[in-house]
Amino acid sequence: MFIELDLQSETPIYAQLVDQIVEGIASGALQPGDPLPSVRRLAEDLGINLHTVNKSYNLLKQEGLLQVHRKKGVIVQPDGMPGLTEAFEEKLRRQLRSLAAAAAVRGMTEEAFAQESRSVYRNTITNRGGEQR
Amino acid sequence: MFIELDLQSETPIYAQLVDQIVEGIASGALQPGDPLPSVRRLAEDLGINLHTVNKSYNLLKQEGLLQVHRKKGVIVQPDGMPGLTEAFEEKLRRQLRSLAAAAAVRGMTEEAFAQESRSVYRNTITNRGGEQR
Amino acid sequence: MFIELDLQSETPIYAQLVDQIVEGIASGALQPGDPLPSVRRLAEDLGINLHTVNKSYNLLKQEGLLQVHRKKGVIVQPDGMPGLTEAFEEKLRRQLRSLAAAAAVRGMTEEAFAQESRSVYRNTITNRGGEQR
Amino acid sequence: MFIELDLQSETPIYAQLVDQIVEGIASGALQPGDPLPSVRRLAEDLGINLHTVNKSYNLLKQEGLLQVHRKKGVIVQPDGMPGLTEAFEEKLRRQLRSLAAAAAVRGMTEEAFAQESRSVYRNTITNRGGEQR
DNA sequence: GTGGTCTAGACCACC
DNA sequence: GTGGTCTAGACCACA
Repeated sequence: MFIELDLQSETPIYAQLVDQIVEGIASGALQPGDPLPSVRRLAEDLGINLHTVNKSYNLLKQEGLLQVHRKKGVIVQPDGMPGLTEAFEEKLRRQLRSLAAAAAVRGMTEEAFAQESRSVYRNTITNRGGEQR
Repeated sequence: MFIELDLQSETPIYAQLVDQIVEGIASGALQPGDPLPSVRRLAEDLGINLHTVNKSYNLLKQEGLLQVHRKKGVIVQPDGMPGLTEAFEEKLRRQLRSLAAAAAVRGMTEEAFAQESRSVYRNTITNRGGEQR
Repeated sequence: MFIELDLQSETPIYAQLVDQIVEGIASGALQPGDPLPSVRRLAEDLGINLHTVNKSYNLLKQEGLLQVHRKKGVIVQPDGMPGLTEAFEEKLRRQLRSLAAAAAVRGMTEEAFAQESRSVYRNTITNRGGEQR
Repeated sequence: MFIELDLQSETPIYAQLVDQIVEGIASGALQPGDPLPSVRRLAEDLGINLHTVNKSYNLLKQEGLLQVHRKKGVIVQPDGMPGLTEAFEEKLRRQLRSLAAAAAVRGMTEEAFAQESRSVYRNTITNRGGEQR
């Protein structure tokens, strides 16, 4: 599991962390039940504050992607992932709408946009376990 | 051209404004050369701060989607929209990656994701002519 | 709106704050749409850290009892309260079970327990607007 | 006597244990004088730490619900349960207040709340004899 | 050692 | 001025 943060980015660090962990789960690099580093450990490894890591973990916990287990520490949700709620789909659509509009204005066709989405999805989910070609 | 702001959204007002204008251009509701309300006017109509509208207009001007003339006021870029720069594509991919991962984790298939993208694009760009005239 | 914290209590400050605000809403002392003090202001008034207040506000926000409004600041949910979800009822039952068992063991009858619940409910919700008799 | 622990609950394990034992006594599954498993034994059965069980037993002993003998081991208080002290009633009221407010805010009526309390009490205390013998 | 809580003090984006 | 974010450093309950 590789985490890269851009401390200069305008997207907050905790959000980047959330994204990367979600991508890790999506790609299969993080399997259900897998333990995550302790907040302190990860914070130190990444050179950021433990509260920042904590915030990310908590967000993912309340989204149902992580569990805080009394004995095992923080682990990837083992009891089945959240599922496609209406709320999530709405949020997804809202964000896609913004991206689609920006792309369309710059001349990207519907076909190209759909293709790009597909390709990004595939790349994200494909390198399960760390294969890389 | 219809603008709706959600004052309790997490996305800043200026960004919502930018999005809505971009969507207006993408959908054709706003045609190249079309005038936009003056900063003052729009701010009053929407009940928001002058600075906020100004910020949105300036961002769109920087991106090449609007022109700001001292005399004609603000108009939609008449001299051709900006193209698909590498920078834009990179930004697009980065955001799509985050969405794709979140969708994948919740069980959305590649096909469904691509289809959703296509459908959102179509809905965004399709409302041509229905809005204003 | 009167808030009293017990800094020595074992229940965390942020939780006490949450409780008191909920009670304020239940009693009608806080009406939908009413503004709450800014995090800094309330923190100073209560002599606690602004992060602690922030945490309470955020919890209440994600429960749907508060809104963070871009212009009005933090306000009591004006668009209708959350409603009785199954999750809430389950949580309620779980906590009642624990209380009921402790009460029963100490000899409190079913009637007394139900009566106590009713009476506490009434006292909580009754002094709407601050009447007090 | 059946004990179920939720290792990813927010309530600490020792507190869950205390609750379950109290409920066992309330329901009659555990009768005055009945023996409880030794600390070591229960810890092993539940797969938790010795200290945790110990803490629970000690709390219950302090509250007067258990007796700990060097020879007989741990037994349910045979010499009469503690009564309804003012301190207990105060604690009960404080917790009920919090629950009542949360319920009221979500639209639960006084009647429904009292009824829920009564019903939970009854269910808790009613399962007499069905558990163990 | 773990997460949870709290404090103090700082910067920033937004309005 | 507001809330949001981040840091640093501390204590505690839990296991």
